[in-house]
Amino acid sequence: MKGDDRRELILEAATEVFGDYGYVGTTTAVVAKAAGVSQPYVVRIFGTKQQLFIEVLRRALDILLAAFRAALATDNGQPAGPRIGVAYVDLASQRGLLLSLMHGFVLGKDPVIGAVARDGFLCVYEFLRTEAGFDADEAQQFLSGGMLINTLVGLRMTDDYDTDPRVRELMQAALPEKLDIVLALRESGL
Amino acid sequence: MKGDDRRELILEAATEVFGDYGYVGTTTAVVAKAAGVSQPYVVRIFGTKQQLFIEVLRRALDILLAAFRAALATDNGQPAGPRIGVAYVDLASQRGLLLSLMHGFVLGKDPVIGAVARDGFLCVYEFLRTEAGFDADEAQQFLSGGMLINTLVGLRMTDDYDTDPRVRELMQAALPEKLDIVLALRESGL
DNA sequence: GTCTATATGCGGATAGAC
DNA sequence: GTCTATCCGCATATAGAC
Repeated sequence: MKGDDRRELILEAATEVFGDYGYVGTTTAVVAKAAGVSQPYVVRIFGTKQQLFIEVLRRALDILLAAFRAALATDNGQPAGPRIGVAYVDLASQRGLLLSLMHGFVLGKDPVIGAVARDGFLCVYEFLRTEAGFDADEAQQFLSGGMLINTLVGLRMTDDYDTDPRVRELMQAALPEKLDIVLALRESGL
Repeated sequence: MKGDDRRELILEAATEVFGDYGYVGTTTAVVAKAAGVSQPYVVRIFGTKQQLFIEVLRRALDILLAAFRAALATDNGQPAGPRIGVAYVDLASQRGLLLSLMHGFVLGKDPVIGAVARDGFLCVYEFLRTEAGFDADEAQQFLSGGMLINTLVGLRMTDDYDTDPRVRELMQAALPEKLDIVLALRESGL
């Protein structure tokens, strides 16, 4: 297999693992096993675990913004806000993607990772304000809802959807009209 | 010094350190140094690092709910929503408290920590719905705003408040009328 | 391009003294 | 109640073969 293909394969595997265990909690050995390669090879390609995580964050952001731009371009009858909102919830089907970002967001203290995470977050904000045409308050509300969704995904709240009425109520309020997608996650092994 | 005093001292120190470096990224040695005791002593008192983190989470939640109840009881002219909201932002002055919770929220995958974190989050939701009298949608909006604030704190966005106009705009939208408090954090060493 | 073998450092936990 | 000394396992990274 060519280098670039392996690289992308490892990035996908790493996104899942980092999402599950966080930056520090993830070992390059587990990433390697998930990608079907040897541990030293992961290090060989990305240099360090830190660099691998940074590339995971950058890739996640690229995918996120690409999905937003696609949703923005697809003009059905809906206004821009709901269209992008639905696109965001759709991304929850790649759990690791949102969770890896979230793990980055709580590491602002780290000089290297923190800088990347801040930059990524602000890129999204800038997209909302300029490309999507949100005003400051709309952007804030959109991001707020997004952070709640991320938190609920991080908490694995979907596990308790059936058994806990509070969970059901909260998720119905937090996920306007896209609940089914998130619930589908449970089926596919969460 | 008596055992219980030392215990609380260590919990305070641990709250700060866990907030900065997360659960896995925190070492008992750093907690010990921050509390001014020896590393084995920390383990001795709490049994394991995991148990220590769980007690940090529980304590953080207790403080959070106590602050909310106090704000609810203090009847100035304001309605309940803004009163509790201000109480929440006030808690940001204890950065580690909100951040430790946030680090717990992204570890839902962990069988032990995840269960504690879910339970804690739902306790807050239940408080909002029953004691504070929020309806489902109000509770969702309150929690959304809270998660955005936590994320901005985790990202250390306050560092860029002066230099980046996007940060200023976003924080002004996210922090209705309590911006000054959060900014005061920067002074005190963030 | 990909592996095996391994050096090295660090962190949680234990033993046991005072 | 609190410490010092230390064991043991694990994770990143390197060396080097194929």
